[in-house]
Amino acid sequence: MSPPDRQSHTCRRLLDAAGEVFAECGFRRATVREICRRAQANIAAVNYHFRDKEGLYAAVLGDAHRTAHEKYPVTLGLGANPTPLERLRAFVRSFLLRLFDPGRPAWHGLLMAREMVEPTKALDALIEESIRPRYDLLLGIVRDLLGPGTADDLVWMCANSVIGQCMHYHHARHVLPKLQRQAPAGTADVERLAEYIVEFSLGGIDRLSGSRRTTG
Amino acid sequence: MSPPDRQSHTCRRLLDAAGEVFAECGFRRATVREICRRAQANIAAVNYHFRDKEGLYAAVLGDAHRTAHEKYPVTLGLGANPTPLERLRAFVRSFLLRLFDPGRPAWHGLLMAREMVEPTKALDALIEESIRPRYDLLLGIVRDLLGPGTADDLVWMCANSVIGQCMHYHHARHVLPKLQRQAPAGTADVERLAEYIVEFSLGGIDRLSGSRRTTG
Amino acid sequence: MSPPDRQSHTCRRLLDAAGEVFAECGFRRATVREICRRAQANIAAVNYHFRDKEGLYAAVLGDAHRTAHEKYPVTLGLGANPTPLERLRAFVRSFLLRLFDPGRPAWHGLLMAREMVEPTKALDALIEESIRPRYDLLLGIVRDLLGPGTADDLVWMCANSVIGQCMHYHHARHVLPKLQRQAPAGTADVERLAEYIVEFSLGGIDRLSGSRRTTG
Amino acid sequence: MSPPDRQSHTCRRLLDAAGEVFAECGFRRATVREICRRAQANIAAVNYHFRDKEGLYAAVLGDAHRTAHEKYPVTLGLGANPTPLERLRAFVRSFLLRLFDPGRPAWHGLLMAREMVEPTKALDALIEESIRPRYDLLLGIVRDLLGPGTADDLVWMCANSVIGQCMHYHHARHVLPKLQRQAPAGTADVERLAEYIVEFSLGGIDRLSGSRRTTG
DNA sequence: AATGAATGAGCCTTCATTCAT
DNA sequence: GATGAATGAAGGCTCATTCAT
Repeated sequence: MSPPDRQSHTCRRLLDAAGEVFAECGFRRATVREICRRAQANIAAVNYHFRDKEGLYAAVLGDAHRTAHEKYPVTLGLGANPTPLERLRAFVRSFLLRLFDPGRPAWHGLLMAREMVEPTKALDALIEESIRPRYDLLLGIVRDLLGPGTADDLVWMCANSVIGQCMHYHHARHVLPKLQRQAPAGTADVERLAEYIVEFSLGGIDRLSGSRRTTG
Repeated sequence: MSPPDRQSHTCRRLLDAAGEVFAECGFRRATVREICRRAQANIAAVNYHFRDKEGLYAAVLGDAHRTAHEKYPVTLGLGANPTPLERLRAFVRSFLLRLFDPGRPAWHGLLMAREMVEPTKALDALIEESIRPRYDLLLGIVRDLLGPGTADDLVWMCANSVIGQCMHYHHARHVLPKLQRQAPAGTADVERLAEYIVEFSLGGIDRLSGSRRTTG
Repeated sequence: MSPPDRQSHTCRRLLDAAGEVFAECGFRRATVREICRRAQANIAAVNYHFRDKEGLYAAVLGDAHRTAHEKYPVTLGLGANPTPLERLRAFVRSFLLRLFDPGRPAWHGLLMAREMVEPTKALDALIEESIRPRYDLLLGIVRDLLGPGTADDLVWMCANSVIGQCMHYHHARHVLPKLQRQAPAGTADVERLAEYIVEFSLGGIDRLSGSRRTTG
Repeated sequence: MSPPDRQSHTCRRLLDAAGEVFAECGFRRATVREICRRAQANIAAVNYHFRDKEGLYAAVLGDAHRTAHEKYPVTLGLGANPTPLERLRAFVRSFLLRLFDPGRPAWHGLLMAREMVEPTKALDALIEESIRPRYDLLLGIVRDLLGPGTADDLVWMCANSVIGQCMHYHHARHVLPKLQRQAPAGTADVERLAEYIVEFSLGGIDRLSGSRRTTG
């Protein structure tokens, strides 16, 4: 009876199942049938609750956005007045955790990654709501690391390098284990991966900036 | 309305058209009908010449591999006894050029990128034939830059960082222009992009290696 | 956005909206959803109040019948002891007015016309309640015009000719404007149309009857 | 083997079955499944041969047009230099025969009638190809009967009256038998119906024209 | 060597209806 | 008296594939 903690309704189960399937298969390959099967819902439930397959997708995106914000806030364990280095470390850690979280409602990172590679109609909204804020946050961090007066282009490219390193471990997740027969390091130990990417990036940023401020 | 080169064998036209379509849409979204339409071939031609859609895809991959080797040899314009730095620069340049080559039969880079993100049954063969050699090449370069005795894990991670930076400009190609309203830098000026990624990577490698040999 | 007359009973709003939609689209093409949308009623309201779509349709037909009788009584403005000619004129006028009345609850003519072309289960009831009385009325008029002792067949056929002429302007309403590029006469000026059909019919009846009574 | 008299191909059977179903149910209510069932064809055959349900409908319309022209030429049994009266008689006869022909490929009349009442996207093409020529033919006949110098409006309305009388026996085909319990005349005896409609129309035209030329 | 015809599985969507509240 | 949620049947369409020539 109570609205907040109601037992799982079809609408909710649909959202969860759809997130799972969309993250696995992408928008096109995902089928409404499979989503409804997993949600134990009727085939017409999608149409009733979300009008469309597209409508369901948009709803999943929005829901995942909210969930991700609760679970991985932008200030991930940062104290007051954090240094740029601390902020970079927090950014990379939360970025990777979002991508490799094996927990149930963690589609957001996966969906965003898919949307970047193969956009749908929902991309524009997703950019403004989720992607741009994160990007702007990173741009600020990088700018602080590079020092005042750095050209926008350079800031931009350094941010891309940070993001690119992180996403590579996601995009190439199927290939890396096959290339690297010895030890499946990387995707397993996210914390170690984060530390390494931060170090590599600091080196890159350091070299591209005029001074050596970030080294210490 | 007259066929462009109808006299060339159907098999050849099919290969070209398929490469185009597969690179544009990926394996799943690409349709046999569209490929045959562009190749001005019969709808059954694919099954006749290549058994099925998968067979055509494998053939395209092999064909693209050979073409790419002719167009972008591993020793991309390097003289004798090139330094590790020169080899890194050559690697990054050729990697980016392969991804952004607007020329006609330049599917190879695009197909490899797609295969990494969304593998098909052809992945294993592609890895052994095309991906691993390139990766090993890069691993060698990075190892030389890091210095002798560097742990394999570290070499591996640095290589991933280099690759990840390059691929990001491809994977995020639909998003970057929308995020970066000011100047569409990056994909346009490949040479500048390459130089920058090399510098950033040298900084990262430098910081992660014990010595400072690569700095000078 | 405020409901027009939400306080009026759902049942009543449903009847009005359904008449509108049924007249526009016919029974099959009309959807319960659209009717409920226009009536600002719940999707299940139709089944609740009228058992099913068919029940609603029957109710609309009955309601329209009563409304039509109030608005267009059989003795349409006729004085006492009208001549057959006057009665024919009144019949044709009221028939056309019913078909082309742009007023809100004027579905009756349109619904009858639809039912003639594409009958539903409600046809039999509609015939006995609405159609046959009008037809009998017309048969009586035509019989008086043809003169006593005229064969039933002939009376019957003349009545059909009168009705057919009238309905043609309704049935062909989508085609006539496209055929007749010059002037969209006809549907606009109902009065003129009625006069003309009466004259044409008098000529036809006159020719088929033995005498010339109706000419003067 | 021989192209002209080939045994019934799927394409042909589809056309026949579709004509039957479209004439029975109209475009919307007709289902591709039912058409394919009657044609003993696969459900995808419609898509292959005609692209669309719409494409099939257009093809049926075109096919029916050709068939009707062969079976019921405009000059239906007319000698040289026929009088206007003879031409009117021929027009009405062929019009009714087209509507009531129980033969197999006689959908044309029925489809045109449906299209007039409930148009589809194919209407415009149908008007120019089939409807307008017939209408113009009738206009010419009526003009000759009315005499030179008759106003276009009058000619037009008289033509509508002729057409309307004919079509009424088709449109009201489900109602007439129920209204007229005694004898199901009309649809059965087309020849008698035609004669009667011609007579009635001559009377109407005669009355509306100034002179009495057509009477004799 | 190559083709037009035909197939069947599967997709998304729409619809009238019913159920529990 | 009235509702939101959920249902199952059915519809049109697309796809890779196969068959007979």
